[in-house]
Amino acid sequence: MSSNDEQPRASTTIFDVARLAGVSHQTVSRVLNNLPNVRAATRERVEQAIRQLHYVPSQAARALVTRRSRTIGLVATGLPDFGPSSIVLSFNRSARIAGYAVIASHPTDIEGPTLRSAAEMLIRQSVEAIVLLAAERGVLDAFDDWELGVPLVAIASEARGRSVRVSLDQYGGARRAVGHLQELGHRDILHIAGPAGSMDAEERLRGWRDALIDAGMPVVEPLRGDWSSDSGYRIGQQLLAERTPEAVFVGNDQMTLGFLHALHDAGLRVPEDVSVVGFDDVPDSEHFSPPLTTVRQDFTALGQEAVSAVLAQLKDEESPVMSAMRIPELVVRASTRQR
Amino acid sequence: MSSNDEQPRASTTIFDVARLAGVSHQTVSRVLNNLPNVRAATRERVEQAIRQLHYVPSQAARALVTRRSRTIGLVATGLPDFGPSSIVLSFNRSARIAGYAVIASHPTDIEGPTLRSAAEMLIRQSVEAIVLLAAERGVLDAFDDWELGVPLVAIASEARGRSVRVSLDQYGGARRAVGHLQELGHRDILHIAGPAGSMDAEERLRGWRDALIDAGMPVVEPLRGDWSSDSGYRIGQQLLAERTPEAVFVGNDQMTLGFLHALHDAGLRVPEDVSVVGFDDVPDSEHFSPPLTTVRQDFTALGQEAVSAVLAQLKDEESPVMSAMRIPELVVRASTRQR
DNA sequence: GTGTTTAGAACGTGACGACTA
DNA sequence: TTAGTCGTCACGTTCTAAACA
Repeated sequence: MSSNDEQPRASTTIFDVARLAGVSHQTVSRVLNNLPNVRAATRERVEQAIRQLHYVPSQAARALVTRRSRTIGLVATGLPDFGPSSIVLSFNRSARIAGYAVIASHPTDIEGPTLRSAAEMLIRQSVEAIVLLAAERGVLDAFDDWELGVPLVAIASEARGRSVRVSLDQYGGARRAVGHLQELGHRDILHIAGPAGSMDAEERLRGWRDALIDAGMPVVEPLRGDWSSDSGYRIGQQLLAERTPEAVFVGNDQMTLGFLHALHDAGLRVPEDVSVVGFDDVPDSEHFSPPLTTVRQDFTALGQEAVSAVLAQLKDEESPVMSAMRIPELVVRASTRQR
Repeated sequence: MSSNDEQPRASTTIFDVARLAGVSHQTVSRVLNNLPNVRAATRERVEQAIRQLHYVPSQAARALVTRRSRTIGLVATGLPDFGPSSIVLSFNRSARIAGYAVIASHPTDIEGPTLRSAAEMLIRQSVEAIVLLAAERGVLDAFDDWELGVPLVAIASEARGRSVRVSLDQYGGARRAVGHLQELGHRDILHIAGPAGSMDAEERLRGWRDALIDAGMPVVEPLRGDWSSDSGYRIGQQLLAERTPEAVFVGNDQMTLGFLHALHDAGLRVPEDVSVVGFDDVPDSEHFSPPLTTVRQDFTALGQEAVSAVLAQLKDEESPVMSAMRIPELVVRASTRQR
């Protein structure tokens, strides 16, 4: 009755540990939090008792008194696509290393009320900060005139609203992609862009356009997809029914896959007839037919930077609103060729 | 000084609301929890005060007294691949609908200590249950002799350990894929399987093998990949250097992409020379060349079932250890053809 | 004095029994 | 009686100040 009394139901408290170690609960607390002024022998006795009882401090009680939940909220859209999923993964791991747990909320649409309700749920869970991973510019606007009570960090490609922002250099990446096509001698470079509301899409489009303008090349209206391989296919069908471009810079790898499919259907060879560059470098792009020349985004670094931004906000209110953006790297494979 | 005193820093408590509404804090509590025995007029006054003060109940205090954190822990590996990401997404949404927040932990490897440390972090956050999304059978074993103190639900394709299990019928899906090839008249059906430790891989392999045996076809040793398109490509190169099979059932769509790449390199046409079936139906598989015949997994339903299993466990200890498994559907596209 | 330890007071909620009309 | 309220206590921790070697 005394030694077999393992009671996983009724959680053991700091007082149980204290009693077993023969000290006060306060001393146990000092040991738990690695505070000084505890004799080595005492510390050892307490730690022994903790192990013996399988004691786990109550996060709830701790959060109540310290007003710190050790939790960060993440509102993320775009899953289960590779990019957003990778960012969420990296964010989670980085947060964990920093001692924070992540509560994620994945709204089903990007309407204002839906987003707010997602954020409110996180606030109710008393997260210490909220991170917004949402590609559409309207998303940031929805949070613009709303006092959350906690720091807000946005993973976004455009500077909008008041929140701290973290991002990769979509514009620079696009310029690298188009620059590569220009170096190969292409002068007729089309762009299949992502949806109009997407900040990433707009930045990549801007990079494409500026690259053409700087080189004195004519700029035509870009085509618009929705990131899906399906839209890339449909746009390809329509485009190729009219004419065959020299080269195409596609807004992401998924649309590129569909576009390659359309090229194949039309009997056109890549890169002999058309050069194609994608964006993202998803793992599969190496085995598209042909293997895709594309732009690699460092999603892992982005997730880490988002956590860093949160920690900076949590430490002191005044922190840089934006860190230097990484420029994605060009990965040259077999879908582009000298003209 | 009286009406402008918005203080988002020092959170407003239930007592502030009570004072403003002219009632006791206990009445506010009843309103918050939708308990009866509150006069309509009183309820309205309280709700008015709540809105006016932007009051949000402290989850920490609530969790402390009720011993319920309204939080579920999720240990998930396999991200950022499409399948796991989809399951995590669906799980999160279903949990939210049920009133639970999800804290996810994504361990960097599947070693026992790493997994335990991930689960311990969730326990420290006082989650009410833990869900394990891990494809390798060793993962379940790591939790087998460990009393967590909270219910454990595994999303896994094999019945292992004591935990409640939820899954899709990998075996049945594989039989459908192979059955399709058999109906087309193929008798030489190879299998490129996933890694040996993967429960999904083993179940699909078992389905392939049984389908061959039941039809009286010879069974040869399956080839082994690691789910990546790269491994599909390498295995394809090696295989095709030796011989050209009639038909191949590949363990997942990513490996299939690489395998198609190898077939293309070898100058073989699909489906004219070789019929190919994949598994998963990732969104891109519709635009592989050729569009892929594959098996569609309902990850959304799986995520929902996992949440249901958790809720059942939380309600009463005795609940069915396993629900009926859904059999994935065959999606016929252009990579298979009558012999 | 100085390093160690202790007792008591918060933190913000929900459960319970007692009080009121 | 009974529907509607209210006051007190407990939850498990950290913080503060005081007491001890």
